[in-house]
Amino acid sequence: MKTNANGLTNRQSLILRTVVEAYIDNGEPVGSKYLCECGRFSCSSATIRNEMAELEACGYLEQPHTSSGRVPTEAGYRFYVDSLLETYNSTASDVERIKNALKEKRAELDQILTQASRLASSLTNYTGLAVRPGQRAGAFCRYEAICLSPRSLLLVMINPDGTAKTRNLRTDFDIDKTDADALARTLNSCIIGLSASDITLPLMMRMEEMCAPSSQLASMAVKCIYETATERNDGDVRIEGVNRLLEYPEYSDTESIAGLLGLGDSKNALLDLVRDSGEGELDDGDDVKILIGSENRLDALGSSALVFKTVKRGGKVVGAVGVIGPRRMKYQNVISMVDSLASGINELIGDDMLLPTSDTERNDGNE
Amino acid sequence: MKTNANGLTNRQSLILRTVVEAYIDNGEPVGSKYLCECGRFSCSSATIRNEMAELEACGYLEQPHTSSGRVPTEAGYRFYVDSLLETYNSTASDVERIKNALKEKRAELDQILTQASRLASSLTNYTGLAVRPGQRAGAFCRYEAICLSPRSLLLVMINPDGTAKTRNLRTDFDIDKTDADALARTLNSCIIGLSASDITLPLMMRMEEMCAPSSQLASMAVKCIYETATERNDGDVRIEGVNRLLEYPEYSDTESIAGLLGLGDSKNALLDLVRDSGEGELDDGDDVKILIGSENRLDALGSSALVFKTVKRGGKVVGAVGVIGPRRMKYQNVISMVDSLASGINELIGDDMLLPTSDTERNDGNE
DNA sequence: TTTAGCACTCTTGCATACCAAGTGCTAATC
DNA sequence: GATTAGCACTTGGTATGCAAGAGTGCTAAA
Repeated sequence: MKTNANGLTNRQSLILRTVVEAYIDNGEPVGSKYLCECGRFSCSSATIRNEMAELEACGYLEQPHTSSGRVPTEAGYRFYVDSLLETYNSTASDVERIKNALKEKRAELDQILTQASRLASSLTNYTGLAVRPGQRAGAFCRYEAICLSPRSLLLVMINPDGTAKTRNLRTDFDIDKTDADALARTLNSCIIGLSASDITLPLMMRMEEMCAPSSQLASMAVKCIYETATERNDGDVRIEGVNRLLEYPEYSDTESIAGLLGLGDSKNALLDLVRDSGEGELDDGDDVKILIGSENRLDALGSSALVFKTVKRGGKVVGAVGVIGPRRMKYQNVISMVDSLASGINELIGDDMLLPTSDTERNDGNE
Repeated sequence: MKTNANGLTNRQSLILRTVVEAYIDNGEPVGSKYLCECGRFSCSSATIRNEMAELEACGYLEQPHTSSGRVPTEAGYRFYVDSLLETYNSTASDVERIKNALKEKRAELDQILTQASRLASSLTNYTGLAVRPGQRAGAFCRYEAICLSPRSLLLVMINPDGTAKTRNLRTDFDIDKTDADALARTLNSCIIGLSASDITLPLMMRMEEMCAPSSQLASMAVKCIYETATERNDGDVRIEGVNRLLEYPEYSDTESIAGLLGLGDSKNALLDLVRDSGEGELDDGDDVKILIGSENRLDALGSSALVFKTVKRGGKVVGAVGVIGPRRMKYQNVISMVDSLASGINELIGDDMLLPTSDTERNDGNE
């Protein structure tokens, strides 16, 4: 028996593939009879039974109970997916189509990710996932202050990527445009690039001095900036279309659903997951990542598969989009869809929203 | 038999209340024997059976099947809730506690609502709901333009309530602070208070002229403003903690869950629901609203109850928070919690985030 | 008007039997 | 040596029958 590089004969590989695909399609354990009659093999069911017993010994297949058909194990899916990865390619037309769908709602990254998550879900009929890792506190690169009324002021905090956050400051005393401008100048000259712990009392005092006569404004603004920066630090996870999974029998019990719904609460674990798998690979992380069953550390996803790809801006990972579904997922479609989606987002945010200032220094090594 | 205003004898009312409360607690049909032994009645089970038959005839109770205990009908819950509403009162300490919980994440209304939804869910162990109706397109009251780099510009669009949206404009040509200032001046003088259909070609031309030499900027900005304004128009619905409902047997089938999860998609229906019930009541809408089962028009909520209260800012409805749960909901707790929560939000956004301009004229009649 | 008692209905749980699907194994065949 | 046909075996799912339990409605008596 001549075996291939992976230790299986050609026929065994073909049987495994066929089992995986049949199970993906029908969701029911596939037996030797079915395989024998599907036309791909020119041997009897007995032979196939022998081969399947072999595949089970290798850990690629298993039976839910004695005397039912076989079902792929995690390793079985992994084998299937790995052999698939070499051949998939997302067509340019897909990318174009997805990009157009995204473009209608072109806006901030937050909204793009939400859209992407929805899109991923509706295109695949599984659950869509979008992740934005937290940003470092105090990462704003510029501030502006706009005087709205004698006693309120809009603070604009601009991120290096060109997006911005705004917050409303209300004062007990009257202020005017001069005060606002002074505040902006002070902030821009004093606390750019500083984290909260870098802000010392002497610095605060100097800033208040620069903002005089409305010196109180400076401390209010700094507090506000600190709050905003740390609050952003959480990162963000969008999960859309969990209800689509209810169609699949593997999610017919409430527990699995509860797990998925609770996923939003375990933000950090998901963020870690994306981050880790992005860095740990040998390649530079530009591929679609696939985690099947217990390959991820999240209990809630123990019986699911996760297909995702990171989104980059200027060479830095700024998020990820993907799909959560049953382990018997239509990997072929999903992989190319996720790839296209990530590419579409990359084009969108890369082309249209990146500030030239950081664009020119694409590979700054400040990590 | 002397009946009360509602057509029931005192004993019947008491039986109904007891049935509702017992069913809320246990989730199982309650029979005459249970009632007889609970200590509230000094008559035999046979008498209670007669009374319950009467209550069933009135439409307040029903039996899942012959020979099981009784279960409240929608009308039964309604009776219970209405008799409850006269007596509930949210304690000041509740409001304080909730306000503190919200304050940690004080930010924009969007975030407050998300937080409120989570809070509602965790405090009641049901599903939390927060709704923000859409804002009129073109409702921005002021614009600012900040030049970020020679070829990109941050457009700040300020709402009447003091919140702001920002968008990044990327140009093909170089711009500087002068251009940005000119753009802001132009926008502020030309399109404040205009809807998209009010913007005519002559107006556009005049604006481009005012922005010269970078006249192209004006049309880019207007398009961007239009997109942003209409996109906000959607309103927003946050549903948090659906997984908590999985604990309750009435949501053990996947269909009911699917309905709830799909609720996010039928945004508009929910928004209408909140709007309509806010206006249609006799009182001025300051009460907690309760919709039980088919009292709302959403199929997905047909077997659920919805308890919510609108959130106002300057006399105008800007959102609503509430709770979705099984019809046998702990109304007493939920009602006072929702009331406290809405009050807490009202205080937060009323006190801290309203622009003085509209704050001073709190009761301006522009609705 | 209330109560005691009884017959009736319906659900639930349990044990049994049975069928269909699919396997593993052995012996015969290419 | 690889393949095949045939048969015994295992298992889940479904239908059936039976007994227990819970609760009601009704009637007759207090």
